[in-house]
Amino acid sequence: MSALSTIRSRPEDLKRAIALRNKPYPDVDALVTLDTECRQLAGAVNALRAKRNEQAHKLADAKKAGGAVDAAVSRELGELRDTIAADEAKLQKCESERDALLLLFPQIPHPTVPVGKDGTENVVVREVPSTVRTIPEPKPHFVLGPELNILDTERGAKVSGEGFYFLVGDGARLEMALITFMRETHRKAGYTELLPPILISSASMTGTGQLPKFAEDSYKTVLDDLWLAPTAEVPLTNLYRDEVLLGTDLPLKVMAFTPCFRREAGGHGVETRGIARVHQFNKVELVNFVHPNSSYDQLETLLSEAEAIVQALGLRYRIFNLCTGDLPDKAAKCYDIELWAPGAARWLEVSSVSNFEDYQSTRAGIRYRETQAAKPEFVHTLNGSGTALPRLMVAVMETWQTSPGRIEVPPVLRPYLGGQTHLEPTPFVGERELGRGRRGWNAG
RNA sequence: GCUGAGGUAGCCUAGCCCGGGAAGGCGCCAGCCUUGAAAGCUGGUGGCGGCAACGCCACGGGAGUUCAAAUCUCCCCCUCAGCGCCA
Repeated sequence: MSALSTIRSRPEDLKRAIALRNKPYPDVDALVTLDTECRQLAGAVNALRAKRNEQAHKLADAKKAGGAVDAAVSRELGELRDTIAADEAKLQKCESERDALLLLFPQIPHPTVPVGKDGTENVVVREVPSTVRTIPEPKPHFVLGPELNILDTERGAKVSGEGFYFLVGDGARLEMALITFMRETHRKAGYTELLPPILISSASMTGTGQLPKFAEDSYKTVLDDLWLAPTAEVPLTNLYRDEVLLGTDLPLKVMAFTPCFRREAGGHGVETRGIARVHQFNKVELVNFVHPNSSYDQLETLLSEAEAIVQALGLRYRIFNLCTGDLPDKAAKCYDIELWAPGAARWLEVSSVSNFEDYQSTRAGIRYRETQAAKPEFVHTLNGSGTALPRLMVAVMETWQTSPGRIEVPPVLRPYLGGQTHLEPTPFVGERELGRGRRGWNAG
């Protein structure tokens, strides 16, 4: 949603933005017409209510002076009430239609966003090579992981279904090390760490733009109006929903490590092999509440904060400036960071760094006041993955195969793994493994 | 889950029993005063519409009664306390 005032004052800008996005959206003129209608209705209702109030006050004054209530006036006011009620119903219908329509409109892309029809026209900002000497033919994680028994997708599918997995032994420890490494890095960059709720109300899901459009992408609980957070962006951004922040609070930087849940309906095939696309994953998320004047400077800072992670791990990566045709509705500008997975020979999106401007703050009512006497203004919200774990794990496992069948621990992570230099295999457990020529270390 | 007490502007509070233009304080802003500041005094400090004067809306949300609802009735949400259950 762009703010209603933008649509009123600059409908042409919105039209142009929509055209650039190369996707179908509701008609801007229809919205403007609807809005005009609402305002006319509001004016009419307003006048009627003024008349009613004036009469009712006279009646109240008369009664206070000791007189009786005039039956004729009373009846007249009763009729007026019914007229007003009918008009109010029309107004309410008009406004709810307008507001529902408004929620469907995308944010206006920033001038520095390249124009393009779809993802193929995203612009590479930079590509950075790996600093790791990987063996000639590294195995993909979905081969190496099960071989070392640090990743178990079969039992994940048994327990929860397709798209769920277990990390085992040093696999789990590597992920926890990455998480702690990222949390510490971001903390040093000035982030306040939060452990947020991950069951989310519909109001909060609407506030960040997950609803109404992406309801089918999220999991919802059966007995309560609660959704499983698809990203920590939702609780983090809603932290200050319906609040007025102080000008001196900004920029406000918060982060959280949480599991994320996505239905990923319809996403099957080669790309889902392994853990590159799953229903539940962990992520460290960064959210910034920023003064509108500095949100684009802050976007670059945020990008560098996410980039610092992949850089420290020596991974090959590239950064895209998403073109208008690929830009998410809620974003005015968005960078994607992709990691190279040498085993699977694929690029994997591991972080999305966006400036939403006031898209979320208008929906969620997050404002700030420059001074106590000033009017509250909407903040700009930014977020960035810092970063998503499964794809980071994939890139680390595949890149750090410095000897055949072995995974080295990146030096920056060793403090979090007791100084360990390589991941150790986990013993196999159970009779099912015997048939595959595998057996646990304790067997026989 | 049960019982009770609550939810009023950025914050704190009065009004509710007994229906009739939401009072006051704090904080903040401006003006006056002052060499400057503080204190003091005056005014302003929720949203929408309007150039304006002004009008309307807003007392957790929704419905109802009534000429008229912060106030009465019903439903729902949330907070706190006690009890119950529970990792």
